[in-house]
Amino acid sequence: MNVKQAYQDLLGRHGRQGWWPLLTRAGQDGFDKDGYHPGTYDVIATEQHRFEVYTGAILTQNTTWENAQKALQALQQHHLLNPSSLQSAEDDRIASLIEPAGYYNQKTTYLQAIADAFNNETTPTRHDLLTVTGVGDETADTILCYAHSEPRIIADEYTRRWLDNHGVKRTDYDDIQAYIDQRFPRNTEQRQELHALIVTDQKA
DNA sequence: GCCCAGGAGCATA
DNA sequence: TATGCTCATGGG
Repeated sequence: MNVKQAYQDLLGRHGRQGWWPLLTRAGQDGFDKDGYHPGTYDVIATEQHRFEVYTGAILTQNTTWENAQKALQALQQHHLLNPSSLQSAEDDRIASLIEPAGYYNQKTTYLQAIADAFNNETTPTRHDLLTVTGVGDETADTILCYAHSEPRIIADEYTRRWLDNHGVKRTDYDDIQAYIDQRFPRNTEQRQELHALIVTDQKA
């Protein structure tokens, strides 16, 4: 499979997606009302924005972004969208705020774990992230790619389906990731776009 | 009523 | 190592 060509095809049909969406930047220069930045390439540089990616990555697990966004907005409105406030907040309070995203008790535990582990001064290794409760392969790669601008391939279910549609049969996460990694430029901007385009395309 | 959505942890064998 | 079960709301 010609992965680069398939990527160009997706880009031509859907246009730039501008992930990761940041609600704390929605409406600002280059960001639309939902926080996407399709016209510009954004490198996360502040603690607030980086932690919002971490939080969003947990909240969107097995849920639509629309519902995860409701939970994010609730946390933001109650000034809990930062590590220290989240750590000191009561479980029940967090759970009730993120309720629209589903699995709210589990995700409360996950958010507290990620808040404990979060350190804006250093980029964690993939192994470090995987030791945090609630962070699996996909969430770890999502965080490294979007919050820390590392050129990582995210090999989720949509990606597996995308390869399958192109005749490439892979089921194991690491196999899917390796297949694309060997055939696509090691470029963060393009790898962020690739994942966004695959998700957009599979939903269309 | 059913199934899926921008998954992961844990128990069991 | 590999399945199976659990977590839970919201929309089609």
